Amino acid sequence: MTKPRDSYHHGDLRNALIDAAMELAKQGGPEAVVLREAARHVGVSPTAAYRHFASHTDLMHVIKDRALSILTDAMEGQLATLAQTSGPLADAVAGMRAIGAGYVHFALENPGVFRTWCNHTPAHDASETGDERKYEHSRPFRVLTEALDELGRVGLLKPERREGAEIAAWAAVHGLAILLLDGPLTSLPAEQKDAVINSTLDMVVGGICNQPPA
Amino acid sequence: MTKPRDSYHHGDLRNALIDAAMELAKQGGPEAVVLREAARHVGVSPTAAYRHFASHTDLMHVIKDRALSILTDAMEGQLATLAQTSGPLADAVAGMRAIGAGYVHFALENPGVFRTWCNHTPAHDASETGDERKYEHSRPFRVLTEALDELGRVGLLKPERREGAEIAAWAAVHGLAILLLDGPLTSLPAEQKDAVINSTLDMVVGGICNQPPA
DNA sequence: TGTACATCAGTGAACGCGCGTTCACTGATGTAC
DNA sequence: TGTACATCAGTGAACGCGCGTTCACTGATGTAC
Repeated sequence: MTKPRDSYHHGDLRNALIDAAMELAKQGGPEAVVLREAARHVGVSPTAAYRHFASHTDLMHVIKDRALSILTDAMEGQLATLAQTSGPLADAVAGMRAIGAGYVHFALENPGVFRTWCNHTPAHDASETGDERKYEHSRPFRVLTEALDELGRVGLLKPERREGAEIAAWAAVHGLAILLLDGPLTSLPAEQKDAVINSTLDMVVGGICNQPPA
Repeated sequence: MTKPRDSYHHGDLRNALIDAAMELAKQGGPEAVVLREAARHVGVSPTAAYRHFASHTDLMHVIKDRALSILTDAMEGQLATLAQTSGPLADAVAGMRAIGAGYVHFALENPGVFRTWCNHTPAHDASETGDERKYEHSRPFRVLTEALDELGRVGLLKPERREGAEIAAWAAVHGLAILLLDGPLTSLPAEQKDAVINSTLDMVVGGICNQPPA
């Protein structure tokens, strides 16, 4: 941190500030994203940040967007890892489980980023109705939708149970992440965490599909 | 607020401060629980609070405990409302659903209290291992355990699927509450929220029990 | 190619805010004799 | 029953903290001629 600059002008201060702020988010979650601290890390006066961001809120939006894309990358990566075909039914189920497990593991391994993403401050303008639209078009949501579509295609998810499946699945996995991260399950040993993740995914897959997975 | 006191001594300042702080929590969540503000509401100097609480953290603990008991009361109340027998199987399922729905509805109707309860600051001493023990003995957890035991008794929940069932169910319902409260589903109209709650409970019951409920 | 000048991207000091907390204090209460 | 005095429960002013943000500024950059 606080590396001396080569010149008076930084050259890429905006991105440097974003990087510094992301680092803060990684280590301390959204509350740690402090404009003055980011400037300090870059070795620049707090005022300088205002050449590149209208306000702290503005910076925060950028950081949250970035957190979201990191999360999505992780989930897609997790999904890409498998794709070994062991029959279309098993593959579809495995895909669904990989997404869920990827989500929870990401949260556990990157608590700061995860919290930064999902801490939707309830203060965000009441004028922003239609939020769920944006939600449906976000990348992690699409990943989930595709996995569910695949379950439908192979016949494990009947059309009449299709609606609301995204949200039910997301809720389970999201809630579990929070219970494990900030909640009363924080201090569970790792293997027990995995057990809990598995049994939750059993519930999700079993509750969404027509027949149990195996 | 700021009612003038009858005497120099308040008489029950501790409880008055707790009540004021609870009101702040109700209206603004945990961040709104500010010692100075509570004192202001009671009409007392900030210093006076230190006769009754060691610190802000100390007050906060009391408030969180109270939030928990309000939540549990609401859940138990919800559960007591039904209990109309329409066969043991249907009753067991209805009980389970009532608990889940009660939880989510409580969160939606009392966002401040709910957030105050579940905002486990990750800063709570790392020395506090064995948190999950306390968790298992908390009242809402017991309510859930009993509902699952009942599902087992009537034969809807096989013993080998019993373990981890509390956490999976809780995770789903907790995650849903958060998605609806702070997350991207905040601005969903009420009836769509109910639909989402129902389909999530379908998933939970279907995923935990051997056979679909109805 | 060199120079004048507008524009851009920083600096440094300061502001106001509200918080948790502490200090030396004073008014009220209750108990011993 | 009245009084002396310890104790208790408040007051009011102040501290330090770190934040987001603004001010008047200056050094660096780039463009027109």
